[in-house]
Amino acid sequence: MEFAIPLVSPFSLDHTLDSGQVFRWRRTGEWWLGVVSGGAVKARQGGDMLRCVTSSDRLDSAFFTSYFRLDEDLESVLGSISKDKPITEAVEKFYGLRLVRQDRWECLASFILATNANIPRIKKMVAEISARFGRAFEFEGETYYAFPTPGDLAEATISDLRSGGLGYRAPFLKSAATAVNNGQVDFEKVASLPYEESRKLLLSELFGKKVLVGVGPKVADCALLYSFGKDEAFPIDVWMTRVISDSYPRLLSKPLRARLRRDGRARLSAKEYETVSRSVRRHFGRNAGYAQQYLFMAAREPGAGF
DNA sequence: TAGCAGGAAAATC
DNA sequence: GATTTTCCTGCT
Repeated sequence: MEFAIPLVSPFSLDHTLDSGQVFRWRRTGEWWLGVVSGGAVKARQGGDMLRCVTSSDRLDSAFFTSYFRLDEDLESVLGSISKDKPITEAVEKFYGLRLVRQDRWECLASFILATNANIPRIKKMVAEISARFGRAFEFEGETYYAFPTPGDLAEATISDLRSGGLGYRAPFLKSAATAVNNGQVDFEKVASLPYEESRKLLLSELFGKKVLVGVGPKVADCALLYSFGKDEAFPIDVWMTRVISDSYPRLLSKPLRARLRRDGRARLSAKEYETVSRSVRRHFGRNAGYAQQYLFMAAREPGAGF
């Protein structure tokens, strides 16, 4: 179907789809082409309208209003995080960038694959498992593949997944798919809890044994921010570690600050991650996740100095 | 070409 | 309990 959504609150389709949150969108000329919720969509922004052509009546205006969170007041969110110069500059530069409300399983699975990989590589892995294990469908004469369901991947063998270029991530993905498929992981329950507890649940810290192998602090924060609506989640990868070290050294303990200065590629231990996370969330407040996304964009800008 | 980039788990101190 | 090593592949 074809429709246009009037944009009443600031929005930048380019910044939003280019910010490393989503892995199934690509730019083709003036259009962005995406596979979302088992269907395909072509989208382009013109002035204050978002034009869409989709493969299914299910992917309608209401769907994308929710997907891009267009009914939320971005200006007030950005006002709430603009506490200092670095974030204010990032917000000006990437104005209109929004957090996307993704499918929970696709998001969790994608970020399990994202460990030790950059964005092009993550996109490649996600495309590969979709083509191999996802449902095929046609749109405008081309074949597309839905993201595989937990059931699809629970049935796949680890060696099939490995040969899709996933490497050591293959068993993690299969075990997560199995756990979700079995109902061992209750997404509704995760969504209903406040941030701190929802995180503990994903990390299996509320029970004895680890359910989601391959899901550590960073992956959990990505899933919570991008698909569970936990806007205070603040995923910290190596890029964010560099931004914090560079622009927010006072949020770090003295020894950690010194270590990060010595080694620009140092990684945080689990304990340090928790400490830094608390510190940045206290600084940016309930919309810290938006701050993270804007600072991530700024860090990845050519010329950011990293 | 060898070396680098990049989170979580396992191994080891 | 904290630090180090291993797990992979694409890119340069």
